[in-house]
Amino acid sequence: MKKRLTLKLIAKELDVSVSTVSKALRDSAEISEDTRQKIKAFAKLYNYKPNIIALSLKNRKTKTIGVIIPEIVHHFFTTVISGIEQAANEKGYHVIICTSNNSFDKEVINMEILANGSIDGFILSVAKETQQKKDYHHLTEVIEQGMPLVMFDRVIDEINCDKIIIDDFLGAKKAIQHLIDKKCKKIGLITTIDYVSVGKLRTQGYREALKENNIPADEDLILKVEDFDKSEMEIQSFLKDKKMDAVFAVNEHFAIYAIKAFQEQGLKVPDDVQVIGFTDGELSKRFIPSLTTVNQHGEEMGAQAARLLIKKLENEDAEDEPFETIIIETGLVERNSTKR
Amino acid sequence: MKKRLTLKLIAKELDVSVSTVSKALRDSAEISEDTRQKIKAFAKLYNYKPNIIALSLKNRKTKTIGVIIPEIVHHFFTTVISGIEQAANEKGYHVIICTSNNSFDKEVINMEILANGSIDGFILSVAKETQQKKDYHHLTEVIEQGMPLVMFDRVIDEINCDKIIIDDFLGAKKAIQHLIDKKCKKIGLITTIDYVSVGKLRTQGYREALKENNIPADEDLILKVEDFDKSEMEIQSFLKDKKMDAVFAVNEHFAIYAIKAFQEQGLKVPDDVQVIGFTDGELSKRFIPSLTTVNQHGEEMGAQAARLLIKKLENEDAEDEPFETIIIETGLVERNSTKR
DNA sequence: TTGTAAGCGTTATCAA
DNA sequence: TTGATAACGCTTACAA
Repeated sequence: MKKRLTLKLIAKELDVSVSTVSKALRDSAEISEDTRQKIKAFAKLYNYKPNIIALSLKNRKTKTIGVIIPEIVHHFFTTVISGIEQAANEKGYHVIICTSNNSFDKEVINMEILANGSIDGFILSVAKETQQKKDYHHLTEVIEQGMPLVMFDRVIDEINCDKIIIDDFLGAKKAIQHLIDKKCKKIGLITTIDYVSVGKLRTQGYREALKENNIPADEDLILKVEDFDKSEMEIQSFLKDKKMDAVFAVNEHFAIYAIKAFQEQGLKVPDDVQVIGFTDGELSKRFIPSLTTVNQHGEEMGAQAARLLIKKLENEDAEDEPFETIIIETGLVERNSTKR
Repeated sequence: MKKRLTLKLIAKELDVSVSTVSKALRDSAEISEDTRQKIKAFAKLYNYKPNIIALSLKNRKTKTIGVIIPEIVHHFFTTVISGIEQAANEKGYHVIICTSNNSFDKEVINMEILANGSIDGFILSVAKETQQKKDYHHLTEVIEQGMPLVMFDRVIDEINCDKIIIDDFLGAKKAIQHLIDKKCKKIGLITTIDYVSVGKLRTQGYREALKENNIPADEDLILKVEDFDKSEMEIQSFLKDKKMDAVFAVNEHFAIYAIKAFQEQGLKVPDDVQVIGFTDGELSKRFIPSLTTVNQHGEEMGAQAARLLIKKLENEDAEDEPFETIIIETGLVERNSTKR
């Protein structure tokens, strides 16, 4: 194994001092044109690249961002990462990604390790377990240490930091309004139990839209799925004999189970019933009929998170600036599960 | 911003030398029980954590693995990463993920940056553009530098390094055999043009299976999709009036377009035509009918890649050990697009 | 114009 | 049992 070229090696080879080499390579005016050229030529020839670790140690900054997400095998998070990466790379930052697998312990450990010098700041979406446990000591610790933290999507209200969220409430409202505009009168809702914050907000949006249109909310038309694994059955029996003309589901999967159930009942989507989902994934695009959904703009979310973090990182006075909460607007993507 | 606790700070606080602190914390026998306790208690109280960057510089190893993939918004790669992460974490390694976005330039740049000290070794699946360009200087450079490299899935035959591939040939063969076992006689193939190595191998598997069963290959039943964006149209017109009883598609999307086209012709899947795809993604699972596919075992692939890399990293004599190529076996996942 | 030395946070070696 | 020192690779104030 050839060992990597260092300033020291170059210095020895060219019989000058290390600092001369360093300065020459950084185009310092202190160094004579002559030696500068000589050194640069040599460095180029042997393909010298400064050691990033040494620079990090020296500068006390790593120019890398740590991202912790609940799971990577998930289209939405994956788009967020993609956005983070792009925005970060533009500013010369790198990205380290760790997954918590929705485990509190793994989240804590990952944060601790990354916080020990590997990164300059965090972008984080908390694990389900953390939400349930309500133990946030690892988050406060990192913040107290002075390391900037941006939370996205699954954020914790009690934690004081920058946040990027999507407008679940408005997104749901838009979806319902869309159905109402298409003359739907009996609109069902398939949502999650309330402790999942996004489910809750989307349910509120549903109610609000009905209210604004003077349609009384019918509790019989609302299903709160208890168990994700049994959701297909729950949805199937829920949709029996309800005679709805539309359904809004808070995620892709529920929406697809709904369509399936309708089809089994001999109903046609969108002719007999219209369906809207939430989260615009591969599934929504390719399913037949393709799904009209509320798009969460994951990439933009990621890009905004990265930009916000980098702003804090590079702005010395950022310390006392107040924390921001950026709300990403959702958009309705019309496809074939609703009428044109 | 509170500054992080360092050995130096502890030393000053406790009025001992830095080296004493270092040794005490690492339970060196050199240090008296007394001071050791005192120092450890203090460190614990103030939550001392060694700076990883300093350790990396000192040890000349970072305990982190760099992963470069063509795209992250892609279910298969995402499962591979998941596998890499798990296996790496088990051995105390971290993972940095960069995407090349299928761009040659970005691949080169990412590799250069990571190679400058941030990581101990690479796990890589090359960008499409790199495959086309056949410019591999960045790969050979890294290898010459003595940095271990493991390629997976999209590998380059000409590069001498460890490789993890899936058995595309055998996977395709299995799929076709499965169809033949179900009494299919006219089996179509929807594949890519030949320069995509996996498409080529899967096509070969198709031919081989037919041959072994003494079924002559009919070139009219083979479609090589030229343009991914227009694949839906191409597939639709290809499937007109061919009277096949089965189709094997080299990816999920082609398979779904095929089903769609059949349905539009009034044919039922799987009753009239059976369909098998490749790559087991979300889409295959949820589509109606759910897709029978060849599973690529992405997680296992990732885990094997990580383990192989770490083996090289930790084994001093690994230098002269020959490079390995590990072949991950595919498995057929039976669902509703083929008959039971 | 060039070089020396200190420092970033550690650990290992050797001396006290 | 403890501490001083050098080293990892780099930058920079200061000295020559």
